[in-house]
Amino acid sequence: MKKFDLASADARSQKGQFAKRVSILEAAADVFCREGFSGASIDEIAVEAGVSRQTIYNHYREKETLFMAVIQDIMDRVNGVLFSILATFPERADNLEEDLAAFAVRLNKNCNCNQDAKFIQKLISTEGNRYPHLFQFWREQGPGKTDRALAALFARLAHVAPLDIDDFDLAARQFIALIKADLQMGGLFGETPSEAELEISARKAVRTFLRAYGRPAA
Amino acid sequence: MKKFDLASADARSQKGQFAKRVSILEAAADVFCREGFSGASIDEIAVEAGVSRQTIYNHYREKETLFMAVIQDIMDRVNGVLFSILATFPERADNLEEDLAAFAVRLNKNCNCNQDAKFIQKLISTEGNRYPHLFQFWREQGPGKTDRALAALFARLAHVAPLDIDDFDLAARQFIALIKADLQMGGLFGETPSEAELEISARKAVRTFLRAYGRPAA
DNA sequence: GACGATTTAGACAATGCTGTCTAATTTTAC
DNA sequence: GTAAAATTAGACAGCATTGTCTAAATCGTC
Repeated sequence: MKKFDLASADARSQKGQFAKRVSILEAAADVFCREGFSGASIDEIAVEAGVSRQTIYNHYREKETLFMAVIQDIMDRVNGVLFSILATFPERADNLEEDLAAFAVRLNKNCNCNQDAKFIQKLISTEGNRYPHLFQFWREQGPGKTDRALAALFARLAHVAPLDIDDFDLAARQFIALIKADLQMGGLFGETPSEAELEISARKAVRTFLRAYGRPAA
Repeated sequence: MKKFDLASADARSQKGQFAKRVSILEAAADVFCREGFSGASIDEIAVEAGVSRQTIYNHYREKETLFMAVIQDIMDRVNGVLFSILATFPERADNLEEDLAAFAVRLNKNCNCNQDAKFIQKLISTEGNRYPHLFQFWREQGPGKTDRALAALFARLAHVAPLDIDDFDLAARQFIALIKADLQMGGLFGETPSEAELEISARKAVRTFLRAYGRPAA
């Protein structure tokens, strides 16, 4: 309801075909995510985008083309955000626990509670088998890259901080697993945790992580 | 292809309507999981079950009834297995690391790599929004109960083992998160890890868990 | 071997969706 | 203001699906 009003307002108020492409992509993401590929109807997307059905067929030749465009679009955005977050990984050891917890909050907020991230996760899990190459692409660009990049960051951090890590890849995977521990269940559907919950959860995760990998040294 | 042969062989060889009900439920789970609710066609299910379409309509009045029956059926099985696994949680401290790792392997194998478990997870994520009460039910009976039960088991274990746990619920959630750390990605679609991979992964998880929560004592 | 219940194959109407087409209308650019 | 490009509403064929119905075939049981 609300989404529809906003989207159609967008399409009508803004000018040019670019605005319509955006509006269509947003509406399509919404409907595909809600109904799955086969459940989503072009008409529904058209209404939600505030656009005529023919316009959709003009921009994206067929349903499958539109679907691919949606995935590509969301994936690009998610990846952009992801790497901007990774760039904020702590480099000093002064406030290790606090810095790591803040980093964990950023990661969770932007890569798990994010609308885009939830979309991509659901779409991958729903339609991943139908489009193996798409799935493969996401896998390499998303979790694959994150884990490796995070491992490298931990390796760098270990030079200046009292960390006793022998397998950095493992530590990175476990770090991610720990900070997602509390959000796993709620994340499967709509629930979005509050800022406070995110912080508490991150702090607990980091505390456990440091108990496992931190050296008592100073 | 293979599934079809097996299922129809079942339906034809075995006797009575009970066998057909089972055959239909299995085929329906398969197709619903592969295609989603709207993508799945009754005809496809009928063929895969080796049964006529009318028979399905005789047993389950309509598509939605069948869908509910599938969920209910799988959920019952998964829950049964789950609690039988929980009953094997270690009670002694002799071989803590090995026992916990073996327990983790059992849990992962039966509750994550399991066909049923994968089905239920995908179906919940795909159709959870369409059937909120179903989703709620799964949430309470599944992860909700597991976490609490596991917390109680850790509490009991802490009496006899050198464990320094102050929040048992948290420890339980983190234990589960850690033992799933390596399987997260592959689990989203078809990949099933080998026995050896499961063991290595579990061992690493338990090792980290004990580094965080184990006392050097004993 | 026969009777009652179940199952089957197939036809069937109703519905909804995709993707195309057209003719009218609006927007954009100059 | 005008001409070209984009958008719209609507009709349309083709197709798949759901759920019903019927008459024949098969099965379980006595």
